Amino acid sequence: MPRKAPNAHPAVTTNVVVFTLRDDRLKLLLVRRRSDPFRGMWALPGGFIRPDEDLDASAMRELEESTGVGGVYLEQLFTFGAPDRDPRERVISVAYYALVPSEKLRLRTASHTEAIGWFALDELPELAFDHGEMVKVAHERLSSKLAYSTIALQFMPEKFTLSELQNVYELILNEKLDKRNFRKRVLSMDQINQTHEVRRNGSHRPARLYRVKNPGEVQIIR
Amino acid sequence: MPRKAPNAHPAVTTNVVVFTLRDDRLKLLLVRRRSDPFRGMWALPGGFIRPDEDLDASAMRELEESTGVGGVYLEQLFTFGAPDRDPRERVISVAYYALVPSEKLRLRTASHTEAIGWFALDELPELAFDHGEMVKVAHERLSSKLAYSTIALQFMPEKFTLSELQNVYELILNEKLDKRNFRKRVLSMDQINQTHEVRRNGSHRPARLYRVKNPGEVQIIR
DNA sequence: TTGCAAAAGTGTAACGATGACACTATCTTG
DNA sequence: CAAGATAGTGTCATCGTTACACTTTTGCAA
Repeated sequence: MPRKAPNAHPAVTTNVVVFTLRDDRLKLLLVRRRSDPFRGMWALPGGFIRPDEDLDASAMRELEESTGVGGVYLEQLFTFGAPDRDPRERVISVAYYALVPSEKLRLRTASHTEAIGWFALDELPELAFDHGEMVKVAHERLSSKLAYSTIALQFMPEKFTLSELQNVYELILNEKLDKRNFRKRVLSMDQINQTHEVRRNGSHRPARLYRVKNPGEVQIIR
Repeated sequence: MPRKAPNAHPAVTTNVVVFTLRDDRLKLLLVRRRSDPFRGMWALPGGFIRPDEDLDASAMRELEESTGVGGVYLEQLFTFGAPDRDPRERVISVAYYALVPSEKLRLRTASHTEAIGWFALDELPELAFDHGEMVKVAHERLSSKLAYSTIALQFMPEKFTLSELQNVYELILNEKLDKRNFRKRVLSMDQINQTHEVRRNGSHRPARLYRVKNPGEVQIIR
């Protein structure tokens, strides 16, 4: 373990708040700490940046190591650097947040180790370090970006119904939206295309499927 | 000078994009580098964080050391960490931006050393490192915050006219605004008070003076 | 003293965006 | 074929935004 020298460089880590939608809940990924400090507590995935690794690359690597998922939306959030946020030594942490479509997950997650889990945002355990603060900032950023960008589309699978998309908005904002107004709004963004397919899903009228026009791109609107 | 060891911690610095308004221009503070790399080039003020110093405190200290001004608006902007952004060693830089009312400056600035200067945003020299990118991001953030916060008030002296305030918006956004609509808008924010004083300023009608209701606070509006 | 220049200050109408609101269509199942 | 369940659709009122022009007050010079 590194010692704390008077003028040593601080350690630098990245942490990632990984959001996904599962079981009709907005959830995020936590890992259980195997060592002190905070041994046994839940924390955000993360770790030291490597010598020749960009910050974004470091966050993406942490994400892939914990979820097995790559190529998803990732954005720098805020850098946390209170001198005592890690009791061992000075650690500066660059926090990111990521949005993962639930379909991408089914494969791995909780497979290579049990010390990992998905938690509903409103039922989080107490988190190690200042990770609770990171989660709060991430959720605020995500909520406010819904209003002026197409970021919600990052959660969608290749084909989806408008009801499913509305559900995504409702879960993140934690409020019900008007169906007609919602449809007007997302269609006027001009970022999704109707397909010719429908989805049959129970004993009722089938729903039209849509597709994202520019997957991977988040447009600023308004 | 520190050597680059394979798994050493990176250096961490803060840099500050210091904005002010002078001579009817949006300007920012640059310092001339005294040593390599980029010796002789202009750069943003900044330096290493100290072992027991919060990130905000470090940025504020850099700001005070370069301008002699304290207690102004300061906000974390973005963290830059490309592996090769400093040719000597790995350096992670947490960028901030600050807004300084021009009146606060008159005292110092360019007094304790000549290697410092105010440059109009649209006439910047080429900057060292990736500081040009930091400036770009800072200006974008500032411009967009004008639309949904009271941040512009941070530039104002204790008493000011509405025309002066409008001028601040116009300089930052780099476009002319409608006088009547502008006044309706800033008055509806309910963040400035009319005083009983006026300012006489040439051979024309004197202007009413206003005062910020909550100096030091930036409100999110809309 | 008067009138000219120069900035301060003021209101209204058109337009577009947003929000509230209810019924019909289509499918499955019993 | 009736009942239940979700998909899908349009209009009107309200509010905020934008465009737009003239009067007021002062200092200065003729």
